[in-house]
Amino acid sequence: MGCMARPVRRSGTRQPSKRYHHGDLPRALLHEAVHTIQRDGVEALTLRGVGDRLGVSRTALYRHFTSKQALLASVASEGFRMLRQELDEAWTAAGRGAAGFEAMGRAYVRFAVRHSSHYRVMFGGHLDPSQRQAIADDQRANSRDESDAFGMLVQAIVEQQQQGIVRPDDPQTLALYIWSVVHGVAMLAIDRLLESPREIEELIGFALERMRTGIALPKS
Amino acid sequence: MGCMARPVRRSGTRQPSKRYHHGDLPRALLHEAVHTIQRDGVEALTLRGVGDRLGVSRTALYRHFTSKQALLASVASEGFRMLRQELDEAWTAAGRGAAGFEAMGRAYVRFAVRHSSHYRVMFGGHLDPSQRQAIADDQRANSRDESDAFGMLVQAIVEQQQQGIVRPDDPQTLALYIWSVVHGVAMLAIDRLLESPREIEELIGFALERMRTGIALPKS
DNA sequence: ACCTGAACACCGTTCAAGT
DNA sequence: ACCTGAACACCGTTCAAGT
Repeated sequence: MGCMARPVRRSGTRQPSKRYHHGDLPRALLHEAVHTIQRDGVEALTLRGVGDRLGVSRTALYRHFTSKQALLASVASEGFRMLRQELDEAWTAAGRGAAGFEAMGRAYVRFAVRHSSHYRVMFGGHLDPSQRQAIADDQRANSRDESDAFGMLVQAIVEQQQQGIVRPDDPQTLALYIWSVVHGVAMLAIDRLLESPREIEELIGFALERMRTGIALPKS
Repeated sequence: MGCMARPVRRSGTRQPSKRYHHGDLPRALLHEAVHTIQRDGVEALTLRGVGDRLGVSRTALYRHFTSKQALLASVASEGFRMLRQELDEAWTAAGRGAAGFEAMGRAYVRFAVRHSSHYRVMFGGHLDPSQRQAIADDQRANSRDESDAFGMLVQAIVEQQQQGIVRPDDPQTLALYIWSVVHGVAMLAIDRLLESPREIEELIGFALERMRTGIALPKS
């Protein structure tokens, strides 16, 4: 363990350190938790385990998280933030509209598959209602236009209604329906009911096509 | 504890007893497990707890189930059996066809809401793959036409394709899509993201309508 | 055949104590 | 300010022993 030159810190710019032992333990704990869940499942996550693997006492975690639940809530919160960002990027990169909407759908399922540990914690019912509410509030407060991932979906629908390519039903209800479809596909995918990536891509493609037909403005 | 007249048992007709202590402990354990999950969630299920509540030692369970996992697998298995039966009844009672299909969709979500503890165990990722496979095999073996709930759905689709009211896509893929929709709605409903029963009924109604439009045979 | 009680190796969490 | 070690009240599971 040689001693390394430490970068000067200006007040308030607290940059992340790569070393956890004396560095950014909260971030390291979060990363290790995600890694463990990804490898062995949520049930296998153990505070003693993450402590050991980080070379730290099994109670060190309590300096940064109030409980195991709080650690899981942080995983979920990080997941929602990443999901929103990836949906946003997909929507914008595809030039919004119908193409952007399809890109969002694909991005959603891809996120669930690639970050299945985050996704499981986000929607697996491991969080109690109060924590879930806290995360949702936090999410809206920290996004520039005060909307979370679901809010983004609603906005995308409204925009397409104005373009005359989506039927003029209640946007909230439409959003719930669409979320049901992609969430269902995502669950099928990450539960390994679907084997290959190709199989998943095929189903999401099919689902988005049928979904689009179902919500399209009927030709007058 | 007075002594009660016990009904005579003919061989092979082993009828369920209301008393667990000397009666049908496996069934009592299963019932108590479901009840506990329904009230406090899967994480709160504890072998010691069910033992206590049944007035039985905490290791008595091991005479009838190999492990806690096996107990959960039994809950799931019972759930799949009930689901298949309720879908079957809905489909038949509504006279099959398009009406029967809609009835199946509603029955599916209603099952998830009413038996949310079963549903959570069935699809919450609490079972490991080997047990899940065993349940699926058992399910097909014990149904008269060798099809589980998913198989029923496929059959219903094929029948509607023959009637010319559903587009001639691959029935398996169509079934996966439809399952995604109802599963997504069910998850939204039981996670209390939807408050009132009316709200749930409205969403499932809307979802089935949009889904039907999406999979209908296009007018030539 | 069915159930018990003690024992074992694990948990999350608290708290006084160390630096 | 941050971390540790012992302690506490819980787990699932095993196994010899009871009836």
